[in-house]
Amino acid sequence: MPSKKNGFSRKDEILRQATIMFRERGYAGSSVRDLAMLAGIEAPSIYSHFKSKEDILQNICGKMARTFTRGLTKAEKESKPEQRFRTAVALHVQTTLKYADAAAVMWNEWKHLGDDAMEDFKARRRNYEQRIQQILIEGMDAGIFVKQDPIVLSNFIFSALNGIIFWYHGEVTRDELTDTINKLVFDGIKK
Amino acid sequence: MPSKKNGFSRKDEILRQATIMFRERGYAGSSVRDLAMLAGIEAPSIYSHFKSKEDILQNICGKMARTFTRGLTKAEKESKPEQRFRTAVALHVQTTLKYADAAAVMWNEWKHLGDDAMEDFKARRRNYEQRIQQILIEGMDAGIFVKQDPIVLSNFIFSALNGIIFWYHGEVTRDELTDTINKLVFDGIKK
DNA sequence: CCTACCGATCGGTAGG
DNA sequence: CCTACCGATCGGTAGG
Repeated sequence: MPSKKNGFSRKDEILRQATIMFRERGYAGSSVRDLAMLAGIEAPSIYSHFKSKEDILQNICGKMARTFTRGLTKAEKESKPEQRFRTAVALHVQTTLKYADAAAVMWNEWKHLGDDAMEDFKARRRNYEQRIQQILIEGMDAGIFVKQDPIVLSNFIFSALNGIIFWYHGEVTRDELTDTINKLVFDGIKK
Repeated sequence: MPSKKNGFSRKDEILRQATIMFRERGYAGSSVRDLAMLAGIEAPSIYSHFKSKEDILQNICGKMARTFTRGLTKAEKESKPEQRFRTAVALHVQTTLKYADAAAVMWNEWKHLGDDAMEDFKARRRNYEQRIQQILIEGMDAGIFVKQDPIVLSNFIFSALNGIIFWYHGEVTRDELTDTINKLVFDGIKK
């Protein structure tokens, strides 16, 4: 029975602690030694589970990126553009809230990825953005969305959604938040 | 004539290079040695101008925070809540675009400020947020803004505005961007 | 997963 | 603003 306690392996525990630490201090400000201590092992033992410090970051960013993409794929199954977009927004918010630490690490620390991993990450992000923009364009063509630059539109809205992790600390419930945000995105603040 | 060439002192040059470097690599990922090299001096000479590496970050964050506050103070002079808010949004966007590097450093690296400077920064930010929320509340009372939690409203909108630095690379002109954003914030994406 | 250890680099000081 | 230098800490390897 190889290293599974309560269903969590030592590797999982390292990843969990790394996610918290990278969020609090940043990737460059986090040391392998401190991470090892939090995971309850000696520093060199980290390298039994990961090839390098950067390998840990790749793991966090990769897993998170795939989760966002899965949500979008689900949203695309809706039949109408408006509902596709509403679902995409709602799932993006839900994923962000559920994995707040990992999402924050991904958005703040992806620039510390090595060349290959960074290219991979950028390609994934570009794919996500283009699929969002596709939905917006379909909505514009159907006459239900304002005609604006879809790149500006998608970036503006999704940076607002990603910003949630920086300020949301339970002021309202998650469902209320998702609801308020959908209203704001679709109708703005004007009464 | 103490160290002014073309109106820029060596201290200004260090700050300029530090802003670029902190944005690209993050504060913790930037070394005093590399910064000195870019500024054209030896590493220890940095300490003739700044008490510490953190002192440089304080300088960048402090100056940037004061610039945002000045914009808000100007916006508050408008007579009606709607115009106060529109002006606050426009000036926030303009300041963000004009000082993109410094704004990015402030939002990404403030967590590396020391205890006193961090308290100071948080107090300034809280003040800014509360004054924005005050405008929103006045607009709601005047019946021109939707009744929603002003904390959620202001945070959502301003994180969208701050997000601009992460994606805007001249897709549309600055004036078009400010205009599109004002439309989105006030009327949403629905046609 | 540990002990022992390495070369490199870090922020910063002394003294001029 | 420079030369010379310091103690601390960094990511990572060897070998078991």
